[in-house]
Amino acid sequence: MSKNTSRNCYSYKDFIALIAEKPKAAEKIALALGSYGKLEKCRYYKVPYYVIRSDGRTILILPSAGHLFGPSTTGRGVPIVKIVWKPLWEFDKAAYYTKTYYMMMSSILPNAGSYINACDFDIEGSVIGYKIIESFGDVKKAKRMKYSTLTKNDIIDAFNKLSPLDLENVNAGYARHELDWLWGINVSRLLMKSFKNETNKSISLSAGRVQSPTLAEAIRRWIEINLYLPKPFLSILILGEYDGKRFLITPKNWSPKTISEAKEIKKFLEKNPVLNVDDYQESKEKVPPPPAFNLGDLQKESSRIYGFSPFKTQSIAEELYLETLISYPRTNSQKLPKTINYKQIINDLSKQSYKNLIDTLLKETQGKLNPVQGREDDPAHPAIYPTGEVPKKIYGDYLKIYDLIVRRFLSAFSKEAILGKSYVTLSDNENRKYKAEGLVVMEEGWLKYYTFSYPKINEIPVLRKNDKVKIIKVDLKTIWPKINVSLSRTSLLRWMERVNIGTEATRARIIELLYKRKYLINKGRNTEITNLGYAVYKAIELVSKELISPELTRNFEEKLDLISKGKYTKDEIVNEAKEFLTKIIKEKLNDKSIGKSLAIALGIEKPEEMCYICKREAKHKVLNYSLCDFHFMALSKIKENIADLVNILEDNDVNILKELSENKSIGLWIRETSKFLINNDIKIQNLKV
DNA sequence: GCAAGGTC
Ligand SMILES: [Zn+2]
Repeated sequence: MSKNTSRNCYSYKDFIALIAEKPKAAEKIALALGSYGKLEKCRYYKVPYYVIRSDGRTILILPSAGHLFGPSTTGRGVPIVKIVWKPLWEFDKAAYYTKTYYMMMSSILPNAGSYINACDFDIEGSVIGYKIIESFGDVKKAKRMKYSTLTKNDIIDAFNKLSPLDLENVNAGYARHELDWLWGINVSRLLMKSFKNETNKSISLSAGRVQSPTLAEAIRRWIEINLYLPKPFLSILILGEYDGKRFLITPKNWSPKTISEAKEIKKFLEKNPVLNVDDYQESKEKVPPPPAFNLGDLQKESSRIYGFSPFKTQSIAEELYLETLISYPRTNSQKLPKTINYKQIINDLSKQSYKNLIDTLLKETQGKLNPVQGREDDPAHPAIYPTGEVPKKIYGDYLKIYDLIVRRFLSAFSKEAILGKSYVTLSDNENRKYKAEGLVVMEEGWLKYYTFSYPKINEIPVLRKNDKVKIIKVDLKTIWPKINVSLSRTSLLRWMERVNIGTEATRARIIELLYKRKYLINKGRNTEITNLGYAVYKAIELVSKELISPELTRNFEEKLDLISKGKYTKDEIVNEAKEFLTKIIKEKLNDKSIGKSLAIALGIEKPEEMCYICKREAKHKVLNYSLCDFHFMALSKIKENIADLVNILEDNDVNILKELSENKSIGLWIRETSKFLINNDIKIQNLKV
């Protein structure tokens, strides 16, 4: 293949124009179909395209760069229902780079004799290719090419089995764009307009099918975390010794009911400092290698191991992909199909710093390379894997992500790890039961390659029934169980994946958007909801409960499915949304409370009553104090639980409130409310809440 | 100015 633009690049007629979704795909398709004739690489300015000539025909393979067209606005009012599809570069600054692709299509396509939409086989790919052919070619002379992987065989098969253009998918794709646009633009504008009417000020506010449910989930988590009030339990920590080895022993499935009971047991154990072994068991646990990464797994692991945000990880992975160091990263697949040349890749990787690891892997597998396959799949791409190409220079965070991907890939070919577990049951002289657990790695298996999942080792001695374990030391501890809910970019990403909203390409981006809009904010290592975020959520809830729930996505999916099956037209579905939104937006424009609560949230207006504790808008009165929803809920929760706490900790109310106000395992609003009760000398039993 | 979805 010639690298330079030759005369041939300008002399073709009556050719087949094949549209690919992106430059990388165009290149792969060109290389696969190149066997049909003479292949030449040409350029339209910077954009590469490919020409294949054989006796009878000429094929041009032309890359798009994702969507070149999208719905755009025509006016500034709300409600707005007129949708005009326009080239993205004309109205979206960030998409200006698509102009070259657009110009290439507009200059080459009109001369083609026929067209093939060879974009990814999903509704977005159907729209991408269709809009291009419709704008610059002739959809009546167009066919659809369907391939499941970009490998030579699949591509050649697909090329020889072209289908008619998939108009149903195109219509479903149009509907997806237009529905998202209608809901997003209209509700966003309603929020901004309500705010403007109230304050005469302008700010950027937004709502959407994916961002708004994610904001709602963040708020649910934030409330749960800040109202967290666990039941404490008492534990006895025993340092045991056997055969010179010391290890930790704790009560087995029980705990002292009260502090005084715990103290008595401690005294008893110190007088009778020996435990009898009732039972000792060893077992092996086989842990298979984790599958190769999809984007979500990579984002979670790089957050766990390096503390990178999902967006940062994705940006780095996308650059590594453009440098051809890794395969396509925006994939949900955890599978490594056989069509990937594992052997070649592993061989190439051994030219990098992975040589020793790979020698070990080849020895261990005796050259039989069968990677573990994960459950998750993707319609268009395999899991993320290294290409084997040697990085020119790679360091810092780029190297960290690359290294994660290589090691995860290698470990997929390795053997299961074998963990040795031991469990001992012991009893004291009054027949109370205790336990200790041990964990060791017996065979490393895949952990040799993907070292980031090494378990925490805890060795205990090998014991037999009726062995005597000496008690060295006894400690009492009040344990306040830690909350198991988290609010962070990664936990929101996990949630979006679980409820299946957004896509690989958009989830991290949309999470960042919530911070950019100042709905969410970083406080140290934690994420918090701002007053604005909460007010926007409440306002959207007033407009549509569906829009703050993943149910809207399910609803869209059902409708798109009906369109692609030909049961409804795109216009029927879109018009229905237009009518509904017009009605609800007009109605809510009259609701002054939306603008008012946004103005209060931003401190532009003062609420009628302010929370004594946090100065938020207060809707509750306790004695003479005004409280917001959050601190009022905290107060009820403290009141509900205080009797139990008095019982377990055997202390008075004030001391317990003091503990609650200082203990960092307890939710912020519970701590603040406890402090409020102490400082104002309020007797909680007498309160009506 | 607003969405979500492609991709440089
Ligand atoms: Zn408050």
